[in-house]
Amino acid sequence: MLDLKFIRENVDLVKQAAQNKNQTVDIDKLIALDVQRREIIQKVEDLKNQRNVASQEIGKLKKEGKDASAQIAQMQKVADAIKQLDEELKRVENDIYQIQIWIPNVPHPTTPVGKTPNDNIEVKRWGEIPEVDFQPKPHWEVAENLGIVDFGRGSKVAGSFFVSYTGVGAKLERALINFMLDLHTTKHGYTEVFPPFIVNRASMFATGQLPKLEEDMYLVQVDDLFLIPTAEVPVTNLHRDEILKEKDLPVYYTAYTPCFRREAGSYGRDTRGLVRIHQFDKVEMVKFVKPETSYDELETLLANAEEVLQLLNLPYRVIQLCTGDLSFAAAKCYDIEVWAPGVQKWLEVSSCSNFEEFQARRGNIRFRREATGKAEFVHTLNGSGLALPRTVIAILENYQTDEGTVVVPEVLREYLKMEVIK
RNA sequence: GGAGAGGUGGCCGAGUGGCUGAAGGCACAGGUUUGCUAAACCUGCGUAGGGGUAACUCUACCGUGGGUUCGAAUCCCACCCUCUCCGCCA
Repeated sequence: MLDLKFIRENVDLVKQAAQNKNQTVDIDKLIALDVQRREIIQKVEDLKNQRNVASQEIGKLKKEGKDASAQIAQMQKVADAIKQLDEELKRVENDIYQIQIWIPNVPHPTTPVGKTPNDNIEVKRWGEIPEVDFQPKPHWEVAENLGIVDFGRGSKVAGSFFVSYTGVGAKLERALINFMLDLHTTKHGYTEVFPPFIVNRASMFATGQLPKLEEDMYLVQVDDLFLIPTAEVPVTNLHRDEILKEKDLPVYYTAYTPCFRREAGSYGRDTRGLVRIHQFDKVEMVKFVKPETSYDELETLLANAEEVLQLLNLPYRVIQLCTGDLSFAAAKCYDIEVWAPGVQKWLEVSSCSNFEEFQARRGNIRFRREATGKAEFVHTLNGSGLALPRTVIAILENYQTDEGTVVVPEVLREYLKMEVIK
């Protein structure tokens, strides 16, 4: 959420930002409402002042045993006027709020302006695409042949785009989770958390999934709770409505959670295999930092995520998203895409974003700066480290042999207790 | 799910209709004193919004939302959350 005062003072910037993010927002209407709002405030506060003064007098008169009925009658009228103006003010403020919550965050100046993913910029490439003398199979063939992912029974039990991992498949999932969590906790200094997988509306609003993405979320209607689409939601909300100590910053968390996404509107895309499924596992990293450090923190966050792929020795590239591809709440974002030779595609396995104070304002997450004694909003960041299914895809497709077996990446061998999946 | 208790500033905690934006304490900041550490004393210290070049001033905020009243932290209603006991249960 953007500050109303900031919007008022940066109308053109906010308009341009929304346009660059392909969002239509009526900023002019917001500004007009804000003028109206301030007019009402002046009127009603003046009346309230009159009321306060008179009320005090009435109290004094009554205490002295004198008659105050004339003043009371007078104040009844004022009270009515106040009530009307208060209602009007509430309406206007609500109208403002309804516009305000749909205004996206302003992209950072280093974010390239663009409309579609075609305008994203590749900033880095790492690793060698393995040269093999056979035709790499898509992962679903590799997986089904090895009996480690059960697509059919996933559908039977839950529905299409749900899968069940079996045997070594299940174990591989668990191995990857442990490998990633161990890396981030022991080497990168993150604290592991295991948060709720179901959250309330306030949490979904703070991180920016609501109101825009409600259609993409699983809602438990009886309790009006949502299944989390990413650990970002519960972990960022850990500190909602809190004032953190400056000396405790930066705070780094990492969490494994399943993620639930309805993927409404993406039917027909990625219909086979593990590329797009309704429930998937992910290890997430979340940071709460001081504003002046947040862009450096974004770079180390990215590096932490990249390291997972480097250790797995999987070829990847880093993409900087253009304004049009940037999410609602983000100011700057890097995607990491791993190469999948079976499907011949770069697959997004991580998204590392700086939200600046956008989420912090919505969630009221602050810290007290010692030099001034004032509470300020923190900057929040998060990045996947990594999303599991596409990592599994990359392993199956990059490490497959022409006999249909899959060599286990070196760093996973101690977790899986095997060198080849066959 | 049933019964009870409770939700007040960064934290603890007083406060049952007007003199309470809120005592007191802790924490924090500045100062005085002290050979250092410690202690003592004095002063300051909430957030948001409006108006004003400014000094300043006004308004709102005691879980959330309504209501009663000239006036609500305080009374009434609904909801949320926490704790205790009972029930149920991995």
